[in-house]
Amino acid sequence: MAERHAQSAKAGRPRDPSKHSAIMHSALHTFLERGFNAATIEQIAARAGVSKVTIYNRFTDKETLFEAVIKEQTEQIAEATMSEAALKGDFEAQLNAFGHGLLTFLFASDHVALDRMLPQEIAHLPDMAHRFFDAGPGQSRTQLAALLERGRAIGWIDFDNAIDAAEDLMALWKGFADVELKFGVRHGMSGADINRRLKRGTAVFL
Amino acid sequence: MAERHAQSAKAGRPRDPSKHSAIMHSALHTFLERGFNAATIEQIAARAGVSKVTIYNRFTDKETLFEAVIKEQTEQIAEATMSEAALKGDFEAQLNAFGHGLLTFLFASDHVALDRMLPQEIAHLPDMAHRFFDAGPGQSRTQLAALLERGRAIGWIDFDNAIDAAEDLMALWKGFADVELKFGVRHGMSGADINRRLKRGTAVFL
DNA sequence: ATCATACTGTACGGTAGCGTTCAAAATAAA
DNA sequence: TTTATTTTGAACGCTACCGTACAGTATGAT
Repeated sequence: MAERHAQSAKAGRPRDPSKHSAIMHSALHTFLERGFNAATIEQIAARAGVSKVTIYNRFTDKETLFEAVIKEQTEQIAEATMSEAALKGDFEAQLNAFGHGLLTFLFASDHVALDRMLPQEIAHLPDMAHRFFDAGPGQSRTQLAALLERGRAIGWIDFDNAIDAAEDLMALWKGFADVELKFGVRHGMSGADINRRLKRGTAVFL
Repeated sequence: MAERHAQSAKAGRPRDPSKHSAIMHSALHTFLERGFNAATIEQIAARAGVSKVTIYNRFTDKETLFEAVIKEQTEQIAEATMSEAALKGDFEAQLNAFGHGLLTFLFASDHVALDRMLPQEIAHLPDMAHRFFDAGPGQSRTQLAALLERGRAIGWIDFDNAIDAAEDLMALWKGFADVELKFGVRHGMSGADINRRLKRGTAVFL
């Protein structure tokens, strides 16, 4: 048997790794803009600066590509909410930090588009829907509930059920803004807008 | 000039009015289930018990049909929220009645499906999006704000801004349930569930 | 009875888009 | 340099579906 490198380097021209990310990025935004059906493989290929055949080389299917894109987003959401763990200062500061991170993420135009497109397109894929919910809204809820629980331990607040409390607070933070963004009645939230919503939400909650 | 009835009765076989509603109903549910692109005219025709040609006789286009369906829904939403005006009893009872009507409507499976499909499909039709928002969420907000204003006049509650207060209360009432329904993590809300959400929301709000 | 229109079923043309094939060029390892 | 593999562009078959045409039948007004 011939000696081989650890990462079995096959002979022949190697794949260009940059094309993978180009395809994923292009596919994500094309799907976000047009939805699954209206988005065409040729559009995605053109936007990625790649040949259509290259896409079919790496993904068996349009649907497989779509699922890969969603899976990637699911993982990135999980990471994004994780990063809120960097919490310092007193409890109110922690709460505000968490809320600020959450709203900034939720109100970003990419996420708004995702939230507009995804539910419709994966209605027939219950597994993906569950996984996405768990990684996204579900995880946020769990994390916020844990944070609030710590607040209760200190005596800052009181409530019956941490999960319910987390839902209430998230709902207050979001308010109507998510609906307005989803329907395009509003086109973005400034930093000031976010801070206003945060303050109001927290105040009403306490 | 020949005498004529008030409603100019044209000669020839008259249109069967029942077919119009059959088409609209079938189209609504097919669009809700499949989305605009995946829904086919033949499916809609079959479901309505009607020939494909009959549909093209009355609607120039697939898109025209879609817009007619959405327009009808927009009008029905406006009416539905109006009917909450039948308010009796003390203020808390009125608030609960309003909230109950609202949540029952929002959590109905048809409305959940509409809220899943519509934002994606009309993202490129800003006019329709605005009209739908105004007739739906916007109108609910306005009505609830008016109701809360009356509550303030009585001295039941106090707040700076009635619109903001209405948003807060609606957000608390909905909580996470709308998200769960939209992603199919939950499949319906019982009357008891609705009452629980209502009580909690109102309590936290006060 | 006649006429005008509605409705149906089938068939059709046209188009868009998926996924494949093929030959040629590019790229790196052996 | 040879060899294995990727990438590309163009062409292709295939299917699905839109919207139309047509011929025949149903239905009601005159």
